[in-house]
Order: sequence, then C-alpha cells, then structure tokens
Amino acid sequence: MKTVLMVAEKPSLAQSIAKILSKGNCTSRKGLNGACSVLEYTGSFQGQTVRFKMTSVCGHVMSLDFIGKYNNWDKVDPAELFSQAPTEKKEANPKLNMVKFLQVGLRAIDPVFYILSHNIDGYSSLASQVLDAIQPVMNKGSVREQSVYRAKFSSITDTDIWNAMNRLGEPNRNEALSVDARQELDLRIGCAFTRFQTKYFQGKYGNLDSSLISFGPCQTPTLGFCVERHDKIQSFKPETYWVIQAKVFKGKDSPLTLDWHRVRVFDREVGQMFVNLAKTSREAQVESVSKKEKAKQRPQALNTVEMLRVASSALGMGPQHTMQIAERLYTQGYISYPRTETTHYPENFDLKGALKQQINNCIWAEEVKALLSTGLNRPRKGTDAGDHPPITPMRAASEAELGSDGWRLYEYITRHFIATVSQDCMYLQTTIDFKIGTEAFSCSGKTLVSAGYTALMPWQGIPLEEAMPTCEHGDTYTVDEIKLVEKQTSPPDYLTEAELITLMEKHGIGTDASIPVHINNICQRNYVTVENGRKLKPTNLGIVLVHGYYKTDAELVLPTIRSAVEKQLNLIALGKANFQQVLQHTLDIFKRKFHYFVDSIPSMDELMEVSFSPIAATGKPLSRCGKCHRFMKYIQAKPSRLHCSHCDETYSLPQNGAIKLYKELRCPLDDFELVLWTSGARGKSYPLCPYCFSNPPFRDMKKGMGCNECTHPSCQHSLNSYGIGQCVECESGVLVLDPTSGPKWRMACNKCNVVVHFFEHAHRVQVAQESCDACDASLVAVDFNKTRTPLPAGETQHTGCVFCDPVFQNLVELKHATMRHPRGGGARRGGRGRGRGRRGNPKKPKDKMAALAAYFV
DNA sequence: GCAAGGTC
Repeated sequence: MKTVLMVAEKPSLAQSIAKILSKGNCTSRKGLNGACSVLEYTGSFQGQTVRFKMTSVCGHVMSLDFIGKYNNWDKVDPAELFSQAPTEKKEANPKLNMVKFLQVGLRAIDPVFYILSHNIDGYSSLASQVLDAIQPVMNKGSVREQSVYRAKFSSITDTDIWNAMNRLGEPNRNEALSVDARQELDLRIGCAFTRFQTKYFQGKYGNLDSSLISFGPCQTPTLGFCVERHDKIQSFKPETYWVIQAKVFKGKDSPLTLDWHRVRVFDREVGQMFVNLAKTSREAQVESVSKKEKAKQRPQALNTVEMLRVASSALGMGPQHTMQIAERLYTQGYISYPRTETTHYPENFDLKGALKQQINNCIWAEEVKALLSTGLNRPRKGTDAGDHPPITPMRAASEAELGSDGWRLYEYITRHFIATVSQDCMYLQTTIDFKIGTEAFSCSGKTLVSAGYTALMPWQGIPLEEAMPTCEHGDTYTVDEIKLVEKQTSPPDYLTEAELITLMEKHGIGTDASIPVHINNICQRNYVTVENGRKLKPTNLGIVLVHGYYKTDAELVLPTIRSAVEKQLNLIALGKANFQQVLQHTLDIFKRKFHYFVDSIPSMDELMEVSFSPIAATGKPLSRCGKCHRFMKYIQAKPSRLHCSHCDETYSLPQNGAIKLYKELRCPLDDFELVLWTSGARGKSYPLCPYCFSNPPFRDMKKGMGCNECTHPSCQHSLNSYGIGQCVECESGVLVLDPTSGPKWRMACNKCNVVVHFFEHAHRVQVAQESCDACDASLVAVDFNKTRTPLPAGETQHTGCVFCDPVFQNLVELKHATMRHPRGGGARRGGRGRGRGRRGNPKKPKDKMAALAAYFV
C-alpha cells in the first residue's frame, strides 16, 4: 500500500483534519520532537487505497537572521544591514528539530504529499519551508516537486476539508516569495534603525530609561497611536459653551429635564437671546410623542481581538496575559482554539451540545435551560476568515479548578457564547418633543421590553431609568425652570488598550497573534506605561521618539508605512512583480530614509535634550579610569555603565545587580580600578575590570566576563587565583571562591547559578596552590575563629579538598541544585584534562610573563 | 542586545 504524507501548519490543525478525513478512525502518536503528532489512517487517494500519514509543523520552521559577524553592534555600520549584510535561514525553534522530523517522515513515504493550510501566510511559510527542509531528500529522487499538492480550505468543517481534498492545487512559489520578502524587509529595516538610534542616544544621554530603543514597522506605529492621543490631550484648549437647561412638570409628576435641540452655542449673548425667546412662554407644548421598539443586537461569535478588547476594558487583563490564560484554558480543554479571526460558527457546529455543557452552572443555568427548551436563536452572520471556529467553551468548569483569572476569562467567554444564541435585547424608545416659546426641546428614554442576551451580559443592558410619562400631542407642561448654563469642553483621555487594539486592527498593524506582542513591546521598552483603567500613557522617551520621527520623516511612524509595503508584497504574491525587484526597490527607499534620518538626527536630538541629561552630567563618581586616572561616573539608569568624561568613553557593566568599588584594587593589565558586581536575590558577586569586561584581554575570553572568568595566569583576582573546581551542575563552569563573601563563605559557579555555601565563622579562606589527588580540585586553606571552630579538638586551621576531605565535606551546602560531585574518596571522574579552569591546565606556567604574552590576543 | 510572524 502506498503512503501519503500530509503536513498541516500546526498540531491542532493536524488533529482536527485527520479526525474529519478518517471519520474518527485514526491512530495517533507523538512525533520525535514531542510537540507534533503523527496521525495515521487508511483511505482512498486517486482511486487507490492508501495509508495516510498526517502530521504538522509547529509555527514557522525557519526564521531569518544576519550571518554571525553582522550581529556585532560595535563593528558593523547599521547602514550595511540594508544590502551588504548577508542573511541566513535558521531553524526557528531548534529544540523542535523540525527539519529532521520532516525529513524522517518523508523518507518513509511514496512520492506524494500534501500541504494543508488556510491562509496565504500560513500556507506559504509552510509550503516553502517544508519544501526547503526536505530538499536534500527530494533530490535523492524519492519525492519530486510535482508530487507535492496543496489543499486549501476556508474553514475546518467536513464539507470544506473534503472539498479541498477533491480539488488539490499546486504550491504557489510566488506567495511564498512574498512572505520571504516581508521577512527580509522587516529584519533589515527594523534592525538598522534600532541599532542606530540605540547606539546614538545611549552614548549621549545618561538617564534614558530604556536599554534598547527599538524601531519596527508594527511597534512604531503602535506607539504612534498612543502619542497621537497624548498630543491631542496636550494641545487641547478648553472652550466655553452654553446650553439651555429646561425643566418642566405636569400635575404632581416629578419634573422632566429636557434636551435643547440646538444642543449648545459658543456665544453667551446668543445663548441669552434664545433663553429670552423661550422665556416668552410659561408653558411647554407637547409637539409629538413617538414610541419605537428597538433592538440591541446579540453579539457575533467571539474572535481573538474582541476577546482581548473585553479582557482589557472589562476584566482589566492585558492582552499578553489574556493570551497566556487563554492558551492554558485551551490546552486543558476548557475552551476552543483561542487564536482566530473568525466570528461565524461553522454550519455543522454543535451549538446545542456546547450549550448543554453549561446546564449545571448555577450562574447561568436558568438562561441555558430556558434556551434549550424554547430553542436556540440563530447566531448572527459573522465573517469566516477560514482559520478556526470562534472561541467557545468546550466543557463545564468551576472557579475552583480554573483559578481567579482563568475563571474570569472563561466566564466571559461562556457568557459571550450563550449570548450569541440568545434573543436580542428589546426596548422601547420614547421621545417627546416640546416647544417652549420658539425653542424646541425633547426628552427621551428607554424602557426594557425583554432583556434577551443582556441577561448574560448585564454590562450591556439598558439602564433602569425613570419611566417616561404618558402624554400626547397637544398636552401642556408648566415650565419649572429655564436658564443658561455655562460649560466647558473637556479633553479626551489617554488611549485605552481596547481602543488601541481597534486602531491596530483597522490599520492592519499586526495580527490576532501578534497584536499583544507589539503592545507588550512598547511597554517593555518603556515607551508607554499602563495606567489605571488600562490606559496607555506615553513616557517622555516614547513622546520624544514619535515627535522626532514627525520632525524628520513622519512616514516612519504613520500606519501607512506598513500598508504601502504590503501592497508591493501583494504584487509578488500575485506574480505581478519580481521578488528581487520589489525587495531591492523597497530596501533602496528605506536605505535613503535611513541616511536622511541619520543626517537629521540633530533635529531629533533637540527634543531629546529637553527631556534627558547628557551622559557627562549623569551619574556619580565611582572608580578610576585606567587611561587618565580620573574618576569615572557610574550611571545607574538602564543600561547601567561607567562613563569617563575626560576620555569620553563608556564602559558597559553587568546588568540587574548592584555595582560597588572593589577595595580600590586595579587590574594589572590596564590599570582600571576593579568594581564589584552583586546580584540582589542570589547573593552572588564577583569583581570585574570595566575595561576587560568590554574588551576581552585574552583570546579565550569573551565580552561580558568578570575576574571570575579571567584566565590571567598570575593576577590575584583571576579565575586562576580563586578557582576551586568544576561546577557540580553545568558543563563548562568553574566554582570560584567569592573573596567578599566572608564570614559566611561561599563559592559560585562562573557560568550558571550554582552557589555553594561552605565555611561559616572563618576569618580567612584561601585557595591553595595544591590540588586534590582524588578530584583535582584546588585545596582550600581555612582559618576558623577560636571560639566557634567546627574542627575537632578546637583546631582553627585546616587545609583540604572541599569535596573530598572528610572534615570539610559536612560543611559544604549546595544551593539551587543537588550535589553530583563525587564525595569522600570517590573515584576520579570527568573534568580532568578537559581544559577547564585552573585544574584543567595541569602544568603550571614556569615563566609567567611568557605565558601572559601567549595569552594576549 | 535588533523586526515580525507563527506556536509550545
């Protein structure tokens, strides 16, 4: 029997499609990467009985990046990223081993396979990436491109999937190319601008509150929306206006407040004139009474962006958090797939079944029972984007099993679902038109007829109002009060997250899956902060950036920046434009924009100067520069660094910790004063030389290394002086004595988070020259306090191996990990001669200076 | 350390 391979774009799709095509009769097993399943069944293909093997990829197989050397920010001019810098495709998620998984899957089949997908983007990335991945296998002749088919469907329903199978198409290289082009454009443009502006502003200002000043075709317009609203608020000038306030009554009824038909006037004199005209009459005549029954429509089925909007505005949950919760609810089987643009239930969707699941939940049991007995209302027609069915509850749940936020989101999704099959909300709108003198007024009110779906979504309900009086044309009311009231227009408020989502959706910025990411980005980069009511308030940095773009090249921040490029890309997909030409043309435009931006940066700088202080004026003196021997300033704002204003040089420092001066000791290589880095929580610390940290002195050292990784053969602060032995957990780390840790002495791995506590109440701990015969670790000499020594017979001094010495063993306590190191006379084990740390280099250098020279780059 | 896009 022949075997046909089918590849869907994600595991959930493979599952549901295999279920449909096999009519529920398929076997399922996990693939070698643990994420994708392989589903098998027997069926018919082109008139033959064949074995179908259905599997999937898991998002994109490949992603694009620059080749290694172009990722060095210091050595590459960002302008080179537009053309010179070569890119390469890398496996998007190496852990999944997708390429190997596909190749193995393919080897076992006969030369036919399908690619299944619902949208162009998904399809193209899938098709081209799968084809690329299996190219080596294809060349061996087992599969030719002609035997690759594409099944394109617009919804995951029996009919649609079967139709797709019966009308197989061919992969479309153009669509794939258009996706490739977008990827390359986003990468080159985004990275070039990000690197340039980050480096430029970071080198100039000391109190920028962001370590990365990013730019991107989605995130920047997203920020633009927030700043646009900020500008409206700032430039808002309140205007005074006047309204006529009129109250009338009839008999003993309570008075009615009327709305003026002219609404308002901006001139007091004019307003007064109208009041005078109205005051000519003491009575209000009822001109007409209208009563209309109106409907408030039940909601459409729920898609992702609507869920995100409501979660933000009503539940106070941010989009990123909401998606995490939704993902969890989905994998636990409580709700359907949470990423969808579709607001239309598939034809065969079992609405009743889904509703029945909810019959025992006391919150909505009554409504559910009523619906099941009277019949479900037909859901409103929505749009079918062809991706996944709308978001619906899949099984009953309780607050206890879901946890607070999980339950709140589930509750909303369920209420929304029930609402979609409920009746519309019906109400009566009554409007009474009055005339007082020459002026027309009216008053209107809504009375609930039937709550319909608002019983489940009470926040959308008709507010209870005082009933409208019964009256008819010709009735007369007495004027109780009529006066001119002065009011002021008020500014708009900051953009809410929900409004931002709407704007992004409208302008095609991001997708259902990426909108939360972009919003999260502008928060993390400190461009906006989330205020009460999930309103997004731009920071100084965010405002200055956007104003700067407006000043130099507004297109960089306008939402059209994306749509213009999209148009070009679309031409590639349609085969009307050439991939290379569009890519070159667009890159050319943006390269010019980039150079113009670089040239105009001084005008953006004028804005920065107002909000931020120059680096030389920031920070406090901390340690001495090795070149000019003047004090350098420590700039605490992220990214924390040292700045020598005399040399005009900036030296980076390790982040997320505190920096202190380290006993005024100096690095023997460059004379810079050492500083001590201390992490807060873990209590790990090590000294470092500010110069070596950015400019590694030896060939086996990399940027960002402290003295605890320094291979200097003789320096008293180096790994060679304080290194004790191999890390007990990680492969390449060395446990290094922390010379500042006393009196509770400890050693810490110079690569991972392992910290080993050893001697308490010791006033001196030293790493000896000798090493342990059993495990090769350096011996440690300890001097305990006389009164609190743990040594037998009140001894105060002892030298031994911390791992093997019977006296020391019990004093060693490993934190964050379990001990794997051989203890007490155990056999020798790995590490010897692996070239690690001090003990990996068994021969001690005879001539220290010669060794030193050999080390230099 | 950069983009945006999928998904786990």
